[in-house]
Amino acid sequence: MITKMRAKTKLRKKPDKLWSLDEISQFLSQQGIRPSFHRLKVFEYLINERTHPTADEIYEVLKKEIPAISRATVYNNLRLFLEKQIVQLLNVEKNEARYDATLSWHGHFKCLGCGQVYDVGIESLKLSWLDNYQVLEKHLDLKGLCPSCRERNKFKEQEGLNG
Amino acid sequence: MITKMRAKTKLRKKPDKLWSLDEISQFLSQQGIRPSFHRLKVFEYLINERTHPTADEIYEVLKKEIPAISRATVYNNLRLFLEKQIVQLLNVEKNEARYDATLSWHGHFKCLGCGQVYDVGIESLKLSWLDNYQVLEKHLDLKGLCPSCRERNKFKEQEGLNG
DNA sequence: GTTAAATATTATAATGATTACAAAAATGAG
DNA sequence: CTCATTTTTGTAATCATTATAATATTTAAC
Repeated sequence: MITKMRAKTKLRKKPDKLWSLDEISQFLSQQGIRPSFHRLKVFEYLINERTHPTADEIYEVLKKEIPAISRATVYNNLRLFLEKQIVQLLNVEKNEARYDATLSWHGHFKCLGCGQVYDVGIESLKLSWLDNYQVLEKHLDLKGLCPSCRERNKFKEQEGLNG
Repeated sequence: MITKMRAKTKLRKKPDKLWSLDEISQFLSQQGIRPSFHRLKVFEYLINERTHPTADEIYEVLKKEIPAISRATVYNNLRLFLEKQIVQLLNVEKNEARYDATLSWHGHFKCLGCGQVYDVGIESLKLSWLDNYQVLEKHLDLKGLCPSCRERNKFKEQEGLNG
């Protein structure tokens, strides 16, 4: 039963194959970005983990492997990736900039219980008027509770229904 | 021709009737919020102007009429309105919290030229999976150029197409 | 491979929006 | 009116991010 649900709900899907540093290096070069080591590692984290991390999460993780890395380096490189438009910035939550290396059109769901950000597929979206407007960015951001956090909070949820 | 286009594109629609302070006072009381004077004025600005202002924009405007008002008061009351869920917070842009007293489901378009935020009607939205997720907030945020800023930038736009 | 020029990284200071705090003012109940 | 509660004020503190200047690394030319 649970297994079935899990199969239906595609959470945090990791890519089928992880990118090697060589592939990332090639990719960055193609985009006119010099593939320095720290830069490669920041992009590697984004593209292979796909957890929509904050700058600080990336910093904390990379610091374990590269103790000399500086927080500013992470910020600098994320800013560069945004300028070169190979990653997008998520403002799901105020004061919590997150980064996503997947650029195809999809939405995001942030669980207010566990803090995770999930990708959401968008089948269709129809807006009532936008003629003559030039749309350069689209963001669909949802917030709420994921199934497991919802389960954990069931009591409160039922309380809410009554009171 | 232009008139026709304007008629079709409903920008920044002001409400048909403006709310009086009395009506706002009643409304806040209904919501369990004591209608202090500064509080009324902050809500009045949100509900009658509907420009999705930042806290600072509200502060700057109200200061003209109420020189003694404090920036903290504006922030305090906006926070209260959010807690009581009579306004929503917009994170269209990082480090630019905006407030909206319209709670019905609609999107937002921020013009990167003039900075204005327009309401966007949503006719339909279909997500590919969200069973068992409890959605508490939905935000659709667009960015780009509004028709007049687009016109002003036409040269650059055409340059972009060629280069 | 050396050297010079350009770029990247580092550590730290600065910024800016927002929040916290404590004192003063305003409001409401009795 | 008087006391208790709430609101407002002004300022200090916070926190994520950016700016800065010095150092290190990389690249290209020779």
